[in-house]
Amino acid sequence: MQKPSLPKGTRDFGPLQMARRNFILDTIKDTFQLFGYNQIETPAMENLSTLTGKYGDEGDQLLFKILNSGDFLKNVGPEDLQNGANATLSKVSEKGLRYDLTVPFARFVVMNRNELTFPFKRFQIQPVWRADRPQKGRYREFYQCDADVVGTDSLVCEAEIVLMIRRVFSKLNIADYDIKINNRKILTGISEVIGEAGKEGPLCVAIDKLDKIGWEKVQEELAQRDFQNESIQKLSPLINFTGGVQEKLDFLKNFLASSEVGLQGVEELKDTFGILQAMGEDLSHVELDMVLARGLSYYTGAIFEVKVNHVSIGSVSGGGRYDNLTGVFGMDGVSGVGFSFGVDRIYDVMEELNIFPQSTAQGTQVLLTHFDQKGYRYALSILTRLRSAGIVSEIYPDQAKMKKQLDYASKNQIQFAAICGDQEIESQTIALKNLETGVQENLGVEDAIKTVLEFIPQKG
RNA sequence: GUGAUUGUAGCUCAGCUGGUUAGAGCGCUGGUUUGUGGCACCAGAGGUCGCCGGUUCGAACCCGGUCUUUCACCCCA
Repeated sequence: MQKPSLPKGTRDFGPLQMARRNFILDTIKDTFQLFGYNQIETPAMENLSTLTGKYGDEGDQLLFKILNSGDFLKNVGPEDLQNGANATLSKVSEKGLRYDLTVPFARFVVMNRNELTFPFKRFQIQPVWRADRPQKGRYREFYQCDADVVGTDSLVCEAEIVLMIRRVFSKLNIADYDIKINNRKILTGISEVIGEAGKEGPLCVAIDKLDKIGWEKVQEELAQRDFQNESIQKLSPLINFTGGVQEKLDFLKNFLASSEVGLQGVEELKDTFGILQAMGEDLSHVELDMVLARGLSYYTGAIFEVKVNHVSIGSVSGGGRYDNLTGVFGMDGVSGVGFSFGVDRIYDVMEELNIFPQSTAQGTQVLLTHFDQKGYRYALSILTRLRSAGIVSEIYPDQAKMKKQLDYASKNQIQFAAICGDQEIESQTIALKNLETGVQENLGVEDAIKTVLEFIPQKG
């Protein structure tokens, strides 16, 4: 006999966890639907050629590859093995597990371009897999909840992303969080005005760490990446600037005055905020983070990231606009914007904050219990009537002592026990016992149903 | 991929510088109570000390490897 175990970085979800996860998942799904997104699903596995090269070298490393079926070594010769893992890989594996939902979505759009009506709004809630080392808030299998719009560059989409995030967090009762927003064009502009045009990539990587390692270290890293000291110093007014959204916009207008792209980014942000105002919305929780970069290189416009404050979990949601997502699959000119909720991280955040609602579990309301075979038969006849009345009910399936049956009810947080014995059969009643209060009364089945149904709304 | 860290009963953890039959709390099973849960009391079951190897008269404890856990880096939700 072997001890069973799970692959590294994967987890089981028990009933309580699932109730809580569904609470989060349902909230997100409900929100996506309210904003007009349609659900799709794609396969867990994709052709490796669809996945590789989309996430950079690092990303390729983190892809789970699936060994070919049958004799996966049949195409491999000794010379392949000598050429190393990479040379051999393509001969033993042609499929992989999806790494995110965005690339499969791009593939989906390209393959279905003739069927889809653009702009196309889709959401997708499915697990993804990454072969990196698990740590806090990081798993090898986790869910993403993506919503994307493709085929429009309207900034309404950006504004609505803010609204969806706020709706979800409000429903989940998460109050202290920031929606950090920036624009890739602003970052490009910054690289231009400090005299390091074209080096926005390294700039982003370094500047993104500002929160974590501080301005001093960022300067060191920039210097290492061949940024002129003079250029680095030009960043400091930006780093040191403090103010609200409006002040920051004004500052950027000034700071980026010589960069056409940069100013365009500022305009886009301004317009996005303008749309929110036109919808009668405010900018609560919105923070313009002028140095927010995010890793993914395909973002070209707005960038989002959501951080819950005072918890040890990293960002719980992120996204942005990409001008040419489908280009790699041969379909140019499709602009899109999307974002994703990380359910597993939101779960961790809510657990850390201890803000899950008490009764997320909507379990059995009535357990039918019985003393003997006769009572059991009687209970069976009542079970159907309870269920017809819409009451979640079950019968204790075995002959067992009443103690054990009631214990089962208590442990499963079942509100009522309906006890069936000789006396009850005699009087055609059941002994309905409220297990929370201990109050018990003999009622006809119809009266018992009424009592239970009256009780349910109170529970909420 | 780099550097640390963890593993003892179902769960949370004790277990001294290596030395008899490895302990506790909670949980579980049964009983006190053969028509009534929670509370109390009593009794009981349950461990190849992650796995493999080494050192030793002797290893839960020391050493090596491996897997796992957690954490940081890289990167990311």
